[in-house]
Amino acid sequence: MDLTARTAEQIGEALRRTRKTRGWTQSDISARTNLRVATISSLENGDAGTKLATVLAVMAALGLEFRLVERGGSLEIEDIF
Amino acid sequence: MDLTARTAEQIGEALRRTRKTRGWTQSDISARTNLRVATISSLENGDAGTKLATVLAVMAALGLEFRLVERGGSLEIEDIF
DNA sequence: TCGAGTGATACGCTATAGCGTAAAAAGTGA
DNA sequence: TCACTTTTTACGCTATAGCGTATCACTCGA
Repeated sequence: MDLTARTAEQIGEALRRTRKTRGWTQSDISARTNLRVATISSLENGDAGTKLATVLAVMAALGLEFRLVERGGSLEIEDIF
Repeated sequence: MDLTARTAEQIGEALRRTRKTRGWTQSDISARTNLRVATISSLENGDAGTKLATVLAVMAALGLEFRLVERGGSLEIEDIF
């Protein structure tokens, strides 16, 4: 399960997959974030117009955080030690 | 240089640090993204209202991508092999 | 000393996010 | 098939992002 994302579509897909993994519904996320189900839906469907605050709220609800890495950066040996 | 972020402030800081590392100005990013310097400034200063599209454009200009990871997930041994 | 580069901030404008509310559409299990 | 859950979409509304343009503070080298 690779959760690398460069686009809103990829972020949305990653969030949806993580949510499913947790066995949660959009309604569950809605309850934890005070965002509407419609907003969660929009985000998961890759709306790039979504506010950063919204993305971060859903991330927090899912227990996720961002890591900013070099593009195409498949685990370099220098990154380990 | 840890680029982990849970908040808009942390994302802004990570983007600014990366930009400085590249030796670029906000104007350089502006030219590469067609976003105004004011918008870049706002993002780097942690405005959570920033649109996802804006964040992604700056990320792309910096050659960065997101990785969505478990919170507090400090490099686990299973992640390496 | 001072002009150039950098970054922060402001004003008026248009486009749109997210809201409440609602309903339709799609998925799921008996 | 049918009822229930989940997700998507719509409408009217308010708040605000990002735009063009411009100004202002700060830093720094000539």
